[in-house]
Amino acid sequence: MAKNRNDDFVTEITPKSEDFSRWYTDVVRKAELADYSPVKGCMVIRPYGYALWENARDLLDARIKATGHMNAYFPLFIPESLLKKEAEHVEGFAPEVAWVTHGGSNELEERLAVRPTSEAIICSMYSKWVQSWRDLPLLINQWGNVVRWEKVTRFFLRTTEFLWQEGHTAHATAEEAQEETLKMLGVYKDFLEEDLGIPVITGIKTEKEKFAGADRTYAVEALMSDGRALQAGTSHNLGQNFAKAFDIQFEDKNQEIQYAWSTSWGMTTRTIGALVMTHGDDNGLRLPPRVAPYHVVIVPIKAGNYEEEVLPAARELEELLRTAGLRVYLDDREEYTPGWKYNEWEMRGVPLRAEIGPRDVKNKQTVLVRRDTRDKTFVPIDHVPGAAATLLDDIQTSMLSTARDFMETNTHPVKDFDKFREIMSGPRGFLKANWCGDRDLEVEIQQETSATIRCLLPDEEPTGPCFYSGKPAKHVAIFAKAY
RNA sequence: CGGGGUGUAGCGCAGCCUGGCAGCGCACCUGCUUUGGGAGCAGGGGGUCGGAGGUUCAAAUCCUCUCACCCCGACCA
Repeated sequence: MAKNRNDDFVTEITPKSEDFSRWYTDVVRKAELADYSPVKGCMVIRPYGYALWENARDLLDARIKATGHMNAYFPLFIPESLLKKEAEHVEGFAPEVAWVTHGGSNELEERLAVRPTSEAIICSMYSKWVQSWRDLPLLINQWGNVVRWEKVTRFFLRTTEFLWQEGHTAHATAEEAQEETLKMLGVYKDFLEEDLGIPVITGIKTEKEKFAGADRTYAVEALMSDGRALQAGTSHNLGQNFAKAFDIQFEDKNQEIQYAWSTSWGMTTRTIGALVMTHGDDNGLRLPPRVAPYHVVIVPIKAGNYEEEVLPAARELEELLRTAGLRVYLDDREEYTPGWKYNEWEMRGVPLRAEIGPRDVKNKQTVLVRRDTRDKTFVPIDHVPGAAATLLDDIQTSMLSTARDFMETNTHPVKDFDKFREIMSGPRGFLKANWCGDRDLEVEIQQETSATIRCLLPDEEPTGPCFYSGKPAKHVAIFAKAY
């Protein structure tokens, strides 16, 4: 009977297997992460979704600061002349830039771009701030919003305006810039895996896929549960391209004038989408404890001496958990039954639920239920903070390992194109193959299978010929259909 | 930007073909009984049918234009 009722509930969210896109949209809306807005292509991030973003943001911010960076804030608007200084850069972004042409009713002498990214305005400032080798490295990060006029949008994954952080650094040597680029790639990997429970592959982008204006682009690529890849963060070594375009010069220790070497790296609200698609199931969200808006939701059972005993005990439990440093929500709404609340909070992904009713009050215990496995444990009240912390740690690590198992079983070594096509038209996933490096063939494969090279693995040597051309392979590549 | 689809109550939809009282489920409000896996009964409120124009005695329904959103491509984080 209970099972049937639960099945009824599930019909509110389209099952993942039936229609993944719809499942995703249903979860985002039902869990109140975001809603459509009156502005085309722009979404409203609702409080629950924003709390999730804030937690993720704070954890990443701490990692960025721990590696020596400071936050700053640069303007939203970029004069057209500045944006045009780096040729490849402007060409890459031109199709999706929003322009401000009027101030009030007066037409502006020079159009202002609403930043699609801030290299231009930040580098123009760096040229003022950098004079000497002593001014380097310059390690600055910015949290903000950017606008890219996208034709097709989807909650979190692609919206016209999105939130992100963008780091911009300048260095005295190519080696330092490269070290920085890889260091931040590592920061992203650690953040995604340890804090969000999203396992990733790191690698370098091909010429075709790299950032407009970069020498080299590195990326962290995650595998969503529908077998499509999602780029969850990028780190660019910009070489001296922007330094030359924006005149960032300094006098080195040998009294010679040099152009600086710069990097930029970014991570966006898109990671929230990755979180949903990596961990969610047919009952809704599953949130890793480190970023969950609530670690524990307490559901008091209205029965027996509810007002006199159960509710006060629930409040004490709330206080106990809060004092232990956990994010707690006591759901004492009287208009919903316990069963309704169980389903509601499971749908919203709260990692741990504490049930407390007359029986528990009598036995001085509570029932802790995990969202990920639905396992129940009876825990004496005094032991609850410790037990909850242990369970939350376990949920965090087991979510990562479940996701990692999925990624590994869906990473397919491929030796020939027939196999490649077969997997791409079936379960998809990451396809790992020897690659000759020919850009035209990369386009050809994309046209035929819609798979692109997500990244090349710099640490792996190809052990045979290119799977597609049969020519000698230069790289090991990861192919996938990307978001 | 190309192909396909959908706009009717907060959400999900029926009604449209064949023009004639704007409906259903959930949600919401009031009351009572309930509450350990989405409670029951009774009563109630909420709509310029995406928008504009046209045909008609009469338009959610037919015609024209338009806007928005969704899905699949191409492009991107």
